Amino acid sequence: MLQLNFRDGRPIYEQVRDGLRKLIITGVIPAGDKLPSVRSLSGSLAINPNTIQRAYEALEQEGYAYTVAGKGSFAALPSDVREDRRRELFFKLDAIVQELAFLGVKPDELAARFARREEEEQ
Amino acid sequence: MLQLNFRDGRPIYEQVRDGLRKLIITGVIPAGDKLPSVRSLSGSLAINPNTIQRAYEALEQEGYAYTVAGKGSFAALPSDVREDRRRELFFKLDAIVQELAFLGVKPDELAARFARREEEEQ
DNA sequence: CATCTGTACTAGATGTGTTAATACAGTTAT
DNA sequence: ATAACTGTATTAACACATCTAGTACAGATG
Repeated sequence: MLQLNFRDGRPIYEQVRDGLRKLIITGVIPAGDKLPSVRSLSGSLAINPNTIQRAYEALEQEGYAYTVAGKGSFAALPSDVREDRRRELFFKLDAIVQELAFLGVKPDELAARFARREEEEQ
Repeated sequence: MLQLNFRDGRPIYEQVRDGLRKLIITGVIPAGDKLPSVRSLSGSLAINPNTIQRAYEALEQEGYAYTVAGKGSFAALPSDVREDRRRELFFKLDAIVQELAFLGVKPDELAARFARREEEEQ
């Protein structure tokens, strides 16, 4: 379900956070569904429960998950995602597009990239 | 010329690296121009020369700068940038677009964002 | 009641980032 | 040639984030 890379300097809790976020936005974990429990996920990934908890806290702060004490954590709806997250994404997007432009990538290529994405979603 | 943020957990050498890269891709530092020397930049930013050196090494590895021993470091041409960097950018771009799609952002909005960029460049 | 859930706290090991001081080799200008 | 600049390399030390480990508590569930 999730893949970790211990060599690559990125913190484990970030890898878990990003991995779960990706599972949510791709629909692998549908909105409202239960996320794996802290203990079960830490067991299957062979890491400390505290690290998972930290990833869940981050996801909750972003709005991608919500928690019910005693029941578990669940995937949230797109409308629950914090506005900060959208702004952050647009900010990063602009920086990337700007750099790609410097590298000679034409707007047509980018447009084609999104067109392809539209097809895949159908 | 460059702004550092000591609170925000990002390493200083990454901030210097990203800041210089941005100055290069925006044309503030034209291709071929000399970058500030390790010692002068470390002086004006009030940080250790080793930290600057680390940032320069990273930029050189990306292809955004090249070094002539005894002379200094210089901004490279877009064509010198490593292919790895392009792939990395496209990879990040796809992830961001995918997440924005999940958040309900229509392809039209993205297209409009690039159209705006085209206008600014003229 | 037993077992699951998330949460909180302390303590310690490890690695990264950063500073500091020093040194060496090549370039440039006087 | 001499002085002053350039990048590069090395070592030591410190601060801090990450991660692990162990333990504990409260709410939900069967």
